[in-house]
Amino acid sequence: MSSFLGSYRHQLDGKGRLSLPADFRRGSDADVFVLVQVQDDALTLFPEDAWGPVQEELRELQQRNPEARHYVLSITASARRVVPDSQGRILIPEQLRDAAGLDGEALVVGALNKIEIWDPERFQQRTGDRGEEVAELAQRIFA
Amino acid sequence: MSSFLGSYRHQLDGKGRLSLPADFRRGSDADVFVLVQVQDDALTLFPEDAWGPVQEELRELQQRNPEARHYVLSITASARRVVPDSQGRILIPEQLRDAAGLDGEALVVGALNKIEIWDPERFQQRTGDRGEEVAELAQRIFA
DNA sequence: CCACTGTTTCCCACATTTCCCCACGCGGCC
DNA sequence: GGCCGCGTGGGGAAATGTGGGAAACAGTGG
Repeated sequence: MSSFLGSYRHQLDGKGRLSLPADFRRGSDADVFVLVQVQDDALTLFPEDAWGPVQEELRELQQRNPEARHYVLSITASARRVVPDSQGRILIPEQLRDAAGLDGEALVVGALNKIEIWDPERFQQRTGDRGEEVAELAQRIFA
Repeated sequence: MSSFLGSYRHQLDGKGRLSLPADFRRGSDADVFVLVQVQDDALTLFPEDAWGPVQEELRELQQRNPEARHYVLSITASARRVVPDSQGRILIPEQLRDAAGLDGEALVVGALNKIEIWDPERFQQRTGDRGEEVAELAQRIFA
């Protein structure tokens, strides 16, 4: 299984391309990713092998709970299959760029089995205020 | 198996033709689709291989539950086998165009094993209000 | 049975976008 | 110091979405 760690501040060039860190490129077996917006404050990038199970769960959710149809649609509508070019860059569609508030620079963050793409300033804000109970709970993991 | 992702805003020209995104054209092995209205707010486009199982289930439903006969009939009546032209466009019959409230523009949305065709504004409305329980359920998928 | 009309299908054409490839500069490592 | 890897930039070629014209077709009415 792939494990992505670290954060990298990369440029988002005029054409909307973003270089993936070389580490992340090597970290995934295949060269195919799925870029999708599952949170409203950042984009998420799944390597293909991690996306497969997610897709299956989406389908099950949809079958079990018809209410979920529109929700699943909103996810798949935002999703995009992306393949890095020979320089290891992916193209981020304008639609997603706007949705995540990206312009000029982006923070590429390793998140274990997936990668998150943030606007650097927004990342600062959102990770600044940790809920206290959560922090306490989390501390036990490292004990 | 084919997996359709992404949303594309395409023109619906004077003749009622709609270009399928090139990604979707490649995504399906065969060049044959079934266009049908199974939801009241959008049209659905199945690649031929995904339609097969659906057809079987319709038959079973009909056998088990005679009440369903009229329902199944209304589905098959609206359905249409379509083959994209050499430019990758399909013709959407007027009847279906009206039923889905399409005029001028259409949003072609990937929905995993099938494709949905929406009026852009309607899509905005319907996907905007996520049920809270559903959203919560769904968030676990991405953890 | 034939002529007519409206619809569908095939083909050609164009503008824009996207993709692919080459090139540069910086930095670390041998 | 030279080499290699990496992030960044850009130019040219191919692909894509869109429009329209003419041929083929089907259905209708005379």
